[in-house]
Amino acid sequence: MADNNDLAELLFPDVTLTIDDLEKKYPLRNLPEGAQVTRFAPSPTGFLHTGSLFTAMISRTVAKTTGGVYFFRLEDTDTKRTIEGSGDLLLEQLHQFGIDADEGYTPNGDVGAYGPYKQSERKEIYRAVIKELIRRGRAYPDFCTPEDLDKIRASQEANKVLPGYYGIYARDRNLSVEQRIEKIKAGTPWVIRFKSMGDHDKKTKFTDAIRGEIELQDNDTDVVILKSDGLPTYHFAHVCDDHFMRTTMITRGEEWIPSTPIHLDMFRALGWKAPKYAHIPSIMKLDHGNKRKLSKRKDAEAAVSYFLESGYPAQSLLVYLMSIANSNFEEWAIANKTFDLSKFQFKIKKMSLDGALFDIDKLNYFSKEIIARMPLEELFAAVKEYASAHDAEFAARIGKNPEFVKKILNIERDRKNPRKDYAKFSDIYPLTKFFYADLWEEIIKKPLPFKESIDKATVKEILLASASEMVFGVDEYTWFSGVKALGEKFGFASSNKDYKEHPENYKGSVSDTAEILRVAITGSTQSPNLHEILEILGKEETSRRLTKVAESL
RNA sequence: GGUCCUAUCGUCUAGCGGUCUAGGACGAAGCCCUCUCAAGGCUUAAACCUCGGUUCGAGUCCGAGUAGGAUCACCA
Repeated sequence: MADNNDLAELLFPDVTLTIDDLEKKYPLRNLPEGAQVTRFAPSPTGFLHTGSLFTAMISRTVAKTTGGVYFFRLEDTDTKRTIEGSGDLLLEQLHQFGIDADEGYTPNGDVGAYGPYKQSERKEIYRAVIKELIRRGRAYPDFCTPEDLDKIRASQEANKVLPGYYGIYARDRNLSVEQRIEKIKAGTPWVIRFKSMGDHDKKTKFTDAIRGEIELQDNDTDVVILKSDGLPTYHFAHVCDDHFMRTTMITRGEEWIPSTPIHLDMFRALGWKAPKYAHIPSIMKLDHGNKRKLSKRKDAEAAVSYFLESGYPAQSLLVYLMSIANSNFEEWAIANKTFDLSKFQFKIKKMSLDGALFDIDKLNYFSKEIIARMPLEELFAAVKEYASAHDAEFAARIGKNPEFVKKILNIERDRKNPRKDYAKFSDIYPLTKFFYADLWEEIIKKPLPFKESIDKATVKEILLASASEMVFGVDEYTWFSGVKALGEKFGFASSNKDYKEHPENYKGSVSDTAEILRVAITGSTQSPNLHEILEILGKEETSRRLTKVAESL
């Protein structure tokens, strides 16, 4: 009489590794009480998704705040969807956000003692565990073809019962060992399925680190654990890998909640202690009045690269995501006048339970705040890096005269409440083009927005007078006194108050005097502090601009 | 359809049976400041999904309904 041992040997004759060997090879981690081992385990199927970045950030933060370990594992078991090089790209994008792993897969080889960290290199481990499962009668070969499975499903649908491979619908579950051996010897293709002992009418409970107690129907389907290509399915790989990598907390998207009973079922069958689970809510987007998960295909902001290419500092996105993750973060950040995420005490229990709608306004708010408070040199370096990657024209200007650009970036920056003009690096160049002489020439080719109510002759006189009399190298107060005095000469009130009280006595107020200068210098009625702009431009260029505009009137 | 998750201002949320005529932040509106803008300061509008129950008392506990979301593969 053949038994399961014979079946296991027939299926995996070359496997000599045992679960015991693996337990010894991957010892329990020596970590302090409460330290969590977390991981980020993406499939190399494309770019880094914003939701993935969110999950990775939380995983890493949990490990860091508890004194644990955060590692990176590549789940490349779906050979059809795998995109070459995408694993390395994912790692690179994570790195740009400072989410670097303590151990795991890297393009230059694994780092850490619990590898391999790439699932396609872990076949021997999966096969060893499965061989043992077969011996114990908790896994079996299934010979159904896709067509067979379709038929089963169709009949289930016709009879209005739950679809799936379970109970009486699990066709090959109760084959005798002899029948199995016979089919294998005949060369019938097979997959390995887990033999569930679950009862659909019973419940399994588990405590989610975010949601608390969750009660679900017991798993009773015999899921595929080893595919016909010899690679494991997610369900099995998760159980195996996270056990031997000694993960203590599984941080993953909430879409995994319904399949958690499958995982728990397997942990039980293997006699392994199940890890904690923390199911992270998805980031949503409003689409025609309906909430839906941020979609990589439909939403630009679903790809993390979008933010980087738009010129958001990596920290801005991270800070925004953290504000969604822990609502007390914002309060903390304001109180501590810092957006240093590493100093924030993240609490996974404080995570909200439903998916947040992605809010670009809030991102912009944080980003303006962050850019405004960046030290000048840091800002300059970041802008330079951004421009060289995404804006060749701006990059050339930076290269040509870095000091000039620094001065522009520094306008109204050195103070308690710095200017907040820029939410992203790409906002900078368009708003500062007027500084460059050649671009200014382009700007003034279009009609300048001088106030209609002030006659051109007066405007011209003011510009000409300013061109020769404007003082440089003095403080703002002195400079502005000069502007007032000059305006007064041509009939403009030196204070808005005077003008408001007796508008009939004046052609306009200081505001108008200043606006005339501003329009000539910048081509716009709006700009940052004029005094600072003029100091950057210098006496010569200022006079040139004022004269040129005056002569064109 | 089955199962599960979720439900407070437009958005993110605080709230863990009386302190809630519901607080904050973003966004919006207004005012102030001011040479414009960006800021900054002040102010305003803006929410407990519905119905039952428990209780002296419910945004807070329970149930149902409703709505939104997730999931039911040899994908993860």
